[in-house]
Amino acid sequence: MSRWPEALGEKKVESYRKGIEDLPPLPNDSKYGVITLRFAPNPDFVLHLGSARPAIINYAYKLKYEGLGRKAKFILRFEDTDPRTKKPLPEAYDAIREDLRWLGIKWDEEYIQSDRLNIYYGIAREIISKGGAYVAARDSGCTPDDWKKSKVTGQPCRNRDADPSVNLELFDRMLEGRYREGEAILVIKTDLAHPDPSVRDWVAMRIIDTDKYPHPRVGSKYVVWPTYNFSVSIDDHLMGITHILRAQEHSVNTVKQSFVYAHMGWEQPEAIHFGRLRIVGITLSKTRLKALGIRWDDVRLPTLAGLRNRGIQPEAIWSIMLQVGVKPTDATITSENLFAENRKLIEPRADRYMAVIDPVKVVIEGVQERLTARLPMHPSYPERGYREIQLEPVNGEVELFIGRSDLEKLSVGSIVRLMELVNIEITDKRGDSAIAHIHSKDLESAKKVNAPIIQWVPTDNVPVIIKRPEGMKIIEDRGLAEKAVSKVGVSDIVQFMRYGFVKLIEKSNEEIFVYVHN
RNA sequence: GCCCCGGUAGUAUAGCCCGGUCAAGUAUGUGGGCCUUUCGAGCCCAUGACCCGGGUUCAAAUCCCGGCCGGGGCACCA
Repeated sequence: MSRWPEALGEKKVESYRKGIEDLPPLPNDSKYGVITLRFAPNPDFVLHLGSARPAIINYAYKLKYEGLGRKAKFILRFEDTDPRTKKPLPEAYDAIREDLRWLGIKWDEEYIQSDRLNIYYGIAREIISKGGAYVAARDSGCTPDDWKKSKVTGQPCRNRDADPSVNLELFDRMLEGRYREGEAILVIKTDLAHPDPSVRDWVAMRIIDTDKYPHPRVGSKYVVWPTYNFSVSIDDHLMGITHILRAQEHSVNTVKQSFVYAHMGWEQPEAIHFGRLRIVGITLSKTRLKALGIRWDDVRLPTLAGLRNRGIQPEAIWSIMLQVGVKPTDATITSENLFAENRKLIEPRADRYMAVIDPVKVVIEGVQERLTARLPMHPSYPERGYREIQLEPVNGEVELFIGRSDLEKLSVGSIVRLMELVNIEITDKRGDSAIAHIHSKDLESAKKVNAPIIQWVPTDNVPVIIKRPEGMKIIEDRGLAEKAVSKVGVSDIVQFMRYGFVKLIEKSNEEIFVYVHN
């Protein structure tokens, strides 16, 4: 099989049905008519292994409940409310959608927060009217700086208990653009005695100078922007989210958000927090990945785009995520774990070919007749067919190539089997080549003398380059492959025997591959 | 400094809520064997863990307390 179709959601669901069914039930699941879940990325970068976890876990729960005959919904929401310090990347919206499709995730509804500012303004007014929020502004008798100081000591800021109409007016002034950055904020009333100072009266809206920091989607249209906790509280409610599965870094946010729900008389969704996912030796920090300054789909990166290019199958990522589950503890996985899952998927599909790295010549002397090798495309599936390689002796000699590392293990007198061809005995060895003669032909004779079996490449061959990511370096293995490799299509994954799985990325003078794993 | 969460084999996970069936299951890794014309796959065997100390109890991985260790959050990032 040279190509396989894009894995679709249904197929993935089928292969992971068991893992999805085994997910522990969500709290109070019987209380809700439609189990509603969401994935809410910030489009300031593409998805990576860390951000794929909430996407997959939330979607898996949708599938789990649908599988149970319940109604369930999955919502995609872009959280792009900070054009200043987490400026959205215009291309990231589509890139994230593509990442999700690649994972086989389908969303029932999509929202973009930068389209919803008027909704947040409306709710802000309601909360202010109910006395649940107030404005600290340059000219309100309590500047944002005063507010900050008083809150540390647990003291109320002067506006805190002013009449809602006063705060409504101040809020309107914010919207009218009367204040500059840092001059006014809308604050949610919480509990000034709360032991965690960050929970005490927190900022719901602030001014961002969008002339200076235009938003990629809405430009300079708005200057008053909601903070994360404010917009999330509102959206989760309005979108009918019943369960939120997110990383434990958000656990305090659940507490903070509870005050919005209390002020509005809304019921707060159930929140489940899982631990961090770490990969040995690989950073999952968006900031650090961006700082590398390389394309986000580079095969060295743990971005979904990078992994996709690297030849990792989406099902392997699903499998890892379902294995890790929703425990509150941190999970440290290795790339070996991911590769092991991926190997299960690609091993049956990858055709086998012979290639030698750093080729050295072997001259077989005294060959009387044509040598023929008949190689199966996949030893476990003979029905996929065979190919033949014929070697015609010239003046009683046949030349071919083997890998330098194999040659180094041989010395004069060594017997080695050339896979599917003949067994040879080394009669002379120089630095870069060897002379040999045919020792015997069949496999049994090779086994009798414990001859190693190695792959080889005839003089009629194709040059190959394999780019092997190692940490942040890419090592180029150069070599030769049997001619049949030229029939491999771009993005196909094959196995070079005794070397590893490789994915063809480019055909030019050489066939250029990326190393997937062994 | 303050607040929150957690600690089962190398790694990941099950069990912990509702204590006994757990001398702890599974996967991956590792070691060995079989098979195979790959150092891939498959099959078989082996290896290896309840953070520490107290308490409750006839009985604790499971409940309680303390310690230690790890992670996260911390105030106009999401």
